Amino acid sequence: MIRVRFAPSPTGFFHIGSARTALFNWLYARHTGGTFVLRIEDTDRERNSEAFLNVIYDSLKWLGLNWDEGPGAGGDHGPYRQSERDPIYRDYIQKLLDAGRAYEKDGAIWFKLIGERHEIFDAHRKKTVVKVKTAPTEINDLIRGRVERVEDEDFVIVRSDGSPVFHLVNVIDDIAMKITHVIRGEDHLSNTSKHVELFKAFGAPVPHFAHIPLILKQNGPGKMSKRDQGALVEEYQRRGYIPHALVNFLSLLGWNPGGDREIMSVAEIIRLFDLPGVNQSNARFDEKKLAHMNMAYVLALAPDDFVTRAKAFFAKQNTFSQSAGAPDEAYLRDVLLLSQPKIKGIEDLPAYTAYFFTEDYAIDAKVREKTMSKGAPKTRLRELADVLKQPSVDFSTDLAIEEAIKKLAAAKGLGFGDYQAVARLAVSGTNIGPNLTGMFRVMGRDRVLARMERFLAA
RNA sequence: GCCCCCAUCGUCUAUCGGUUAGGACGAGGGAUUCUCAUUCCCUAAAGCGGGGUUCGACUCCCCGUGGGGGCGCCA
Repeated sequence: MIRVRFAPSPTGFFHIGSARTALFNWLYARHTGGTFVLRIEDTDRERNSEAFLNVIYDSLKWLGLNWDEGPGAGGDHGPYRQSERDPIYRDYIQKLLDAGRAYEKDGAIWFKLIGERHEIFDAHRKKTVVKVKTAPTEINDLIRGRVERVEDEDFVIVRSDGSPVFHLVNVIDDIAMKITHVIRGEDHLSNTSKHVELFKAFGAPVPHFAHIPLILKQNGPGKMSKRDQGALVEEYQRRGYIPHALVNFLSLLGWNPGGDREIMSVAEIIRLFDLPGVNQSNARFDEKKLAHMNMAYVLALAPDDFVTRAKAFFAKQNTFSQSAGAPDEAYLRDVLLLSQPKIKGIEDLPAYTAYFFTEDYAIDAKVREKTMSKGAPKTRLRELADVLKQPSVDFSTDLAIEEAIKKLAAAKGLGFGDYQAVARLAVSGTNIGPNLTGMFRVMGRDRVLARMERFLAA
């Protein structure tokens, strides 16, 4: 039975790199029918915060990465917060002490390597250190292959203030929680030799390791960090991204299903995901590609789903708080569905639809200049308003409106386009928007005519 | 400084010794369309360098170079 874990520490915002590590663990668990454990590594009392912890829970849930064991989910290997596992650590530390594999020095407890010892001056760190002659530690990594590294210095496992360090608790918990596969970022690869030595010292089986490549910042050198542009998961949540788009994008950063497929359902990703498909080289984060995927998902959303998400976004943004108040539900729905095929993301919606909800919309000066400079736009608008005024023009379907305009254009020896631009400018103040006829239908005859008359009078 | 990992278009990647080196994002051009988008078509764009191994290397090996990571009483 495969057991994997995601072990974040709540010392900062939840970023893309952590999310991808969580995702790969989750995918592997789901692919193999294994168990996904969430463990909170909150041993750093100074930097931990409950607020950051909630961000982690929130982001994981938003991404749909549900955990089978962990805080809020229960499980037989708890507690799942390291701050609550101290008695367990004490037991394990005592085992090491009893076995002669740990000793006290300067008030701290050190892990003892086996081998011949001698002192040497380390010029780089500018201090004298004790080196231990040891055999190389062998790591069989599912992604890197066989990696050898020499661990040649004893290291601290319990600080002088009594708190155990990361390397120790990480290994103890993996043993106690019966973790079979450790899937984590490559930044841990060099530390893995410490962990392997600890597993051996405890007489525990060494889990399989899979060190996944890192995500590099999109501009400049180095790996992505919390401070980088677009690095935070909550930012995409706030901007109304479709979580599935982020999952899809992240899954393809450092993994490929073979072949050319890119847009995949979660079920399909789970079915195809496996460790041998994970790349060995670091990947650069590309916001543009993510945005493109998000657009594809927005376009594909079922109408009800789209409306629900859009409304939630509007509510969070307080879009209607300053204006005349919340619009009519049915009207809002019509506006949203009219806009869905045209936008690149939910976040574009408020600006894209603003003129639907206020009579106080601005007329874009540049567009006005361009539109009013050719032909006889005011005459055209006058003609159009006079036609739309007639009750015989059915305003309930796009087609009827379109036919009325086309009929007018034909009678004048003109085309639809000769009326479109000026009508759009008058009614929306811009040259960007949904289909004109759909716009008219949704706004309704009275509002459309009123706007046209106001524009003609100005 | 020492140790570890990595190396195909600008970016994400396919290729598991023999291909016109393919796809996607982005870029440029075009078509469709009532604007703007979408969609569709086209174009430009890559095997880091040097040695080997082999009939034949992007692919295997070595050395450089470059990039990344680690070397805390942080995680």
